[in-house]
Amino acid sequence: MLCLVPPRRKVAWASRLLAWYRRARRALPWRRTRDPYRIWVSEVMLQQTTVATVTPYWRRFLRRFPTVRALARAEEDEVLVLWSGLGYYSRARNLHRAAREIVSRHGGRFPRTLDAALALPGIGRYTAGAVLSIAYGVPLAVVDGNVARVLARLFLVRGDPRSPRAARRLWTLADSLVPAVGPGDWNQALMELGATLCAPDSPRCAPCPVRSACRAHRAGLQEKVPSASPRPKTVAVEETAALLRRDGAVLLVQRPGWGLLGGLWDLPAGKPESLARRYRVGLTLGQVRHAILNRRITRTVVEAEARRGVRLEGRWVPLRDLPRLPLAGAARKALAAGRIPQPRGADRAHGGADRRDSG
DNA sequence: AATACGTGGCA
DNA sequence: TTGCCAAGTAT
Repeated sequence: MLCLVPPRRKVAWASRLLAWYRRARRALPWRRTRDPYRIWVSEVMLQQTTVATVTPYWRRFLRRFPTVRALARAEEDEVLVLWSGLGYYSRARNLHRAAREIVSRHGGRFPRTLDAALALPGIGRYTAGAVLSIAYGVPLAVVDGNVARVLARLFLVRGDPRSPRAARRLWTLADSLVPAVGPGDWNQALMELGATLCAPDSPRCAPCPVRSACRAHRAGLQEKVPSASPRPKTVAVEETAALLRRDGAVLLVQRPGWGLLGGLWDLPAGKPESLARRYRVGLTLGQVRHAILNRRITRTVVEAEARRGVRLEGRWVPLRDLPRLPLAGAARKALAAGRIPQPRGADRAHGGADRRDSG
C-alpha cells in the first residue's frame, strides 16, 4: 500500500518543547477559547500580520460579529470597516464569503475535515491545519513562517523556505512530527518558539528548550538558516488626490471589488492631468506619504471643485457617515491633511497614526 | 512558478 | 530615510 502519511517520527525534544510552551506561552486572547470561529478569525488576521496589530482588531471584530451567523448576515462594507487598516483586504472578503458558505452548507459550524475546510475561500493548508488542530484536535501539521524557520534550523534545511523544494521538505517534516494527541498545542509550541526565541534575526538560543537538538545551532548557522527570500524592489509613486467638499460632505470613490485595496473607499486620485480633466484644482492642502507593498506613495492633496458639465464618479459622503465606510489608509491620511476629522477613539484600533507630513 | 496583495514597527 | 519583517492565499 502507498504510504501517503509520512511515518511518525518520535523526537527526544518533543516533551521539552511542550513543557516550555506550557510555561512560557503568551496569554493571547484567542488562546482562551476552543471556538473554531474565533480561532479561525485570529488565524486569518494573523496572516502576515503581527500579534500586536491584530489584537485590538480581533476584539472589535468578535464583539461585533460574535458568531459565524452574525458575520454571514453582515454587509461586506461593514466587514471591511472592521478590517480597515489591517491590510490584505481579500482576507476580509474571503472570510465573509466563507462565513456565508459555512452557514449555507455546514449548518453554521466550521467544518471538521481538511477537504471541507480547504474548499472555503481564503483557507489554505496552514489555516485549515491551524483551526482543525487547535479547535478540534485533528492531527494536522501547520507550516507558517515561524514553523518553517524553526524546522529549517532544527533539521538544517537550507535554501529559501518559500521555494517549492524546501517547502515540500518542511511540510513533510511537520507532518512527521505532529502528535496524534494534542496537535494544537504542538503546533502552537512550534509557532511560539519561532515567534519569541527562534527569531529571524539574532535568535536567542541560550534559553531555547531544544537547542541541543538543533542542527543549525550545532553548526553555528542559526543566523544563516533559513536563507532570506528576495524581495521586490520598492518604487516611488507620486500622485494627486482631490478633496471636494459640499454641504458637510466629501466626495469619495469606491475602488473595484478586486485587486489592490479592493472595495475600499478613497479620495479621487491619480496623475494631476487626469484629475484636471474632471476638476478645477485649487490650493494644495498638504502632502502625505503612504507605503503599500513595494510602493512608496507620495500623495499631494489638493482642494478641488467639479468642472461644470462633468459627471462625477463617486458618492458625496456626509462627514458623520465616514465611520461607516471602509477607508484606505491613504484616504485617512489625505482627509487628515484636509483637516477632516477621522472616525477614531473607542471605535478605532489606532490612535494618531494619521499625520500631516507637511504643508 | 512567480507574482499580487497592506500595514506599522523597528534598526 | 530606507529596507526588512510579521501566524499565507489566490491565481
